[in-house]
Parts: sequence; C-alpha cells; structure tokens
Amino acid sequence: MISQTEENYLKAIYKITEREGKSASTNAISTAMSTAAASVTDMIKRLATKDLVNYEKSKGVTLTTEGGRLATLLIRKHRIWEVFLCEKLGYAWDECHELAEELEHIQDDELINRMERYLGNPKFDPHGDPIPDSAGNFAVRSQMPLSEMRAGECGVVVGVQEHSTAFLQYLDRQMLNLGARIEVIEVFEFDDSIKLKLNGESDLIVSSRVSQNLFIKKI
Amino acid sequence: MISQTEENYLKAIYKITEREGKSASTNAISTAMSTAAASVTDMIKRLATKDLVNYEKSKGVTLTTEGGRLATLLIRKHRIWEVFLCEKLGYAWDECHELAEELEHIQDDELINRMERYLGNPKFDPHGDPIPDSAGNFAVRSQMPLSEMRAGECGVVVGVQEHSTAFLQYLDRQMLNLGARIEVIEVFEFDDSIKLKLNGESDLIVSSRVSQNLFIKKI
DNA sequence: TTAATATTTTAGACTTATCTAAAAACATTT
DNA sequence: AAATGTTTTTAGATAAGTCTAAAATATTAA
Repeated sequence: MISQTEENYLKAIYKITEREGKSASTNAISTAMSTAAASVTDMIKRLATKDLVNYEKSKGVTLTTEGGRLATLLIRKHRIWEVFLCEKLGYAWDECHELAEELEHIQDDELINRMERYLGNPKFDPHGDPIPDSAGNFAVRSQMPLSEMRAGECGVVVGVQEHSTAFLQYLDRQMLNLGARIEVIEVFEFDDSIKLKLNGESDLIVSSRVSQNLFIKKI
Repeated sequence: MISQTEENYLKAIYKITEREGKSASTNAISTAMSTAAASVTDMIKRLATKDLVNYEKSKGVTLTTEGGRLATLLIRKHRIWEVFLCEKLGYAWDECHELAEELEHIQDDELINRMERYLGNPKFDPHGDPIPDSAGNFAVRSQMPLSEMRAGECGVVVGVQEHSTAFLQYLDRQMLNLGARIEVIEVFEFDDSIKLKLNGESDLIVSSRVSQNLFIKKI
C-alpha cells in the first residue's frame, strides 16, 4: 500500500524530472513539496526500499518503471476529476486544481474508469493538458506557443503552459478560453506583443508573457 | 483541522448513540472501528480536548453540538456521494458504500453543495436513507417495516434497515428495489412470511427476516 | 587547489495513530 | 461482602511523517 504523502512525492518527482530532463535533486523536491530537505531524504529512502525510485546518495532521484506508472495514474485521476469539476459542477478552470489534488488520491481504478466513460472519454483536461489512458499513454497534441506564430496564421487555443490562478483568470476575462479561435493580425517586434482577432470578432493585444504561455493548434 | 481518523470515530460514536439511545461505550466504539480498546481511549481523550465529545472516565462518550454537526455533515457527504455513484456511474446499491466511505472525507463544503444541486437535490440515498440538508436537518419519511403491514395494504419500498451486501443483492434479484410497488396478499402466521404482489404483476413470498428489514411507505 | 558557499545527509526529537500487556475500575454472582 | 469476570484505562512500544540543528559532501570561485 502506498500513502497519500508517498503519492505526492512521486508526482513531484515525476514533474521535476519531466521539466528538467534529469534526475530530481533533494532541494528541488523539497521546494516542490514545501518540506524540509531532511524530510525529503527520509522519504526518498522509503520510496527506494519500495522500488519506486532509483536513488544514490547525493545524486538525485528518478522514478522506476513502477514509480512512473503510479505517477502517471495520479495525473490521469487528477485530470479526469478536473474535467468533472469544470464540466459537470461548473467550477472555473482556476478553481478545480486544488480539489482535484485531493480527489486524485481516492484509491479505486474502477471508479476513475467509470468516471472517464461518464465524461465521454475526454482526451484533455480543462487546461488542455492531455489525460493519459488507463495504460498510461498520453494523447499527443500538435501545438505551439502563440509566441511562435506569424502574422496571418490562424489557430485554436488548446492549452496553457502556466497554470497560475492569475493567468487563468486573465484568460477568462479576455475570453481566451480553450477552443477560442484566433488569428494573428500583427506581431510587434518592439516588445513581442501580439495583436489577435478573437473568434473572428474582437481585436485583442496580448503581451509576450501571455503568448509564451498559451498553446495554439494551427488550422 | 480534523483528521480522517477522527472523523471516522465521530461517525461511529454518532451511529452507536443513535442506535443504543445512550452514550457510546469504549468497547462498542472499539468493535465498530476494529481497533483496540486502548486506542479508543486515546482517541476519546483527543476528541475531548477538541470539544467534540463529552467524556468522563469509564462513563462512555456522547457527541457535543459541534461533534454532532460534523458527524451529520459526514453522513450528508456519504449519502450524496452514494447517489452520484449509483445514479451517474451505475454502481449497484451494495457497491457504493465502501467508495463513499473514502469520498466522504473530501474536505470541501462547496463541493458537496454543488454535487447536491447537480444531482437534483435528492432527499434520500440509494438505500432510502435520508440525506441531511446543509444545516443538518434530516427529511422525515413516514415508513414502517413490511413486517407490520396487514393483508390488503399497499405501499412503496422506500428503504432498508439492514445494509449488508447479501441482503441488498437478494433484493436486487427479487426486483424489490427502491420505488417498487407492493401489495400484501397474505401473512402466514406460521413463520411470519408474507406473500406480496410486486408492481401489480408477479407474486412473491418473503421471509420475516426480509420483511423486518424492508421499509415501506403506505399508499 | 584551497576557501567559501551551497546542497545533502545524519541525528535526535515531536505528533498521530496504532498496538500489547498489565493495572485499575466497575459489575455480577454466589 | 467477597470472589469472579468484564470493561476501561494506563504504560510503554512502534511506524509514518514531519521538524531543527549539526555534520558531511559537492560545487563554485578566487
């Protein structure tokens, strides 16, 4: 049996190794988990005895196959719950994360599979992040940051890089939701801000900070 | 903050005091929780320092107002989750209990209120047990055990006394589900078994064990 | 390459929730 | 009322998860 805390560590290690492309350092984990570095060392040892991580003193950790499988399952649960919270209960996309953090620890594979079916087998969560299937495979999505698009190109908003509440609420206010159609009108070299036409209607200028964090699928 | 374990103790104490009509003994709690009596004593002390139970050495415990409020909220969450699992995810009424035991500990009042609305403000769970409202008030249901009905009387199945898997599966096989219409054809004094007409169609004989555990609302 | 700095690990302690075994308190029966 | 039996509490241990402070190990800079 694996505890909720152990699961959270696995997920943190998964995210760090994904992001950094190398083993997760004690410090990085301690930052991610908001715990003392000493606690991380303790937990790493525990996870190593359970064969969920590969660990060598002072070398950082990586997930084993089984550790990776569990982390992926957690992400699957998290994202399926997020879809439920947003689509069925009407939560905003910046509100559902915390609740999903709790719900993802419910131990029942059958439940999450039924949930997935009930929701119509969604492939992406409300932030556009892919939902792994029960075997752990992620759907691939052809996407690019808005910042890499040229004037005249068209696309659909399919996801976000940054997940902060502030950013998500900003997007909501600008109507830049998942599925919004955009056309790049002009790129201002001066500050890399971009002028868009939104859903064929209104015009909008977004900063480079925004364009770097918004994923678009070209059409 | 209250832990999952503490919540489970509160619920156990609530059920015992309801059932017995008096304070819950250490032994009764230890049986209900499947823990050693010594652990119960420890926990009772902890709950007492949090003012969730009234406790005097060797006198058993009762819930304080706040303890009762929390226990009722747990029951509310449990039953709302059960409705969701059965109605939306297609779980059978004997399958949903265990999962609801886990889900009821999700800490978010807003969530359960949204869930309730999403489910159409149900007043009873899949076993016919009343769902307390957010203020802790239970709907009252005029019901009687089938065993107290006389030949010729008609009613609707509205709940069960016993919640065992075996009993619920038996009822499923006999089509004696919540909402089923029954008419008492004959009561056999010999063994108190009862002959019914089910939904105006088929005839059925049930034992006294069954009739004592099935709640009917007369019509 | 040594000194300064940063990271990681060890050591020891605390809390929660559990256990067993023994002692104390309460209840029952003769 | 004493003896027996049951229930409850105390005492002492254990495991998970956390902490702080100090020691050990890496890394970076002079």
